Amino acid sequence: MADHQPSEAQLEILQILWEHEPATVRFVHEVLSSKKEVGYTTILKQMQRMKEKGLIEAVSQQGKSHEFKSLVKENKIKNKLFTQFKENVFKGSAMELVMHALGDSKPSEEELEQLQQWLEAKKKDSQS
Amino acid sequence: MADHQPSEAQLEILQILWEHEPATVRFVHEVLSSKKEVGYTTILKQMQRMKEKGLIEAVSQQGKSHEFKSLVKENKIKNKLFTQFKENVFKGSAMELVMHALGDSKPSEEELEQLQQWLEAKKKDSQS
DNA sequence: TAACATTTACGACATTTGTCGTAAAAATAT
DNA sequence: ATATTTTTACGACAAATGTCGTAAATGTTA
Repeated sequence: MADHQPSEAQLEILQILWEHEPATVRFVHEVLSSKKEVGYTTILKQMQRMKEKGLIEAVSQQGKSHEFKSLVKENKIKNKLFTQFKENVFKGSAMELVMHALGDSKPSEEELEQLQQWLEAKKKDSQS
Repeated sequence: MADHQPSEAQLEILQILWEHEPATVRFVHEVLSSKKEVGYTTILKQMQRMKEKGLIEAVSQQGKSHEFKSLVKENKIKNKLFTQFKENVFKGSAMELVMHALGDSKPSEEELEQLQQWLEAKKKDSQS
């Protein structure tokens, strides 16, 4: 199946697709251009490679430029990347990573609440 | 300064150095060999590249094989990698990442406690 | 339909990476 | 002092990446 992974540049493109699907090369290029200088054909090429990898698919209609949509689930990809990162950098310890993450985060009330709730749930869990 | 970053294979080597510094190529190779098949010269080459990048330094002594020690702080590197990962994959949202991480972690009592404490502190913070 | 514009397909190129092989240099053992 | 073993230095290679340029294909417009 999706045995291929997106490179960094490809992930950027995927993120755009996940939000506005399907999208043309032009659209993706425009979005990215607002963040950094990058040629149109660079994006095009990248998207062609993504197609080869099976990350995205072209949904063409006659007389129109190709539109692409992702073939991989945002969650799935992020999970995979997350797991790998956790392994590579934190020797597999999610908690170590979490503590690291919390270090420089500025959580909102809402997020704190969310965390609190998660914690409560976990505590109950471990008691039973 | 340390404008170079370790690749994945290089990070593996760094992790070993961070735990047993200084270490010879042979030592590093032995440690890694227990995890996967990899040639001695592969590690050697990698470590030479790391030296070029300024990630490690050779501390040689006459009549002995080179010993290497890292020139970069574990925390600094991890922070950098973490920040990048956060940007690339979670659009900069540490909390999103945290919630993701918590999703598949099995925290110990101790860790839960640690988290709880962090939370308390934060709550107090946001009240003032 | 002819000219212009946009899209697409390809190829190219420099870097980085992971991986070795080989040979030279150095250290050790006999 | 030699033969043997280890270490080190280099070079090589394929694959992946980020980046474009150019040209061919397709569409659009006057």
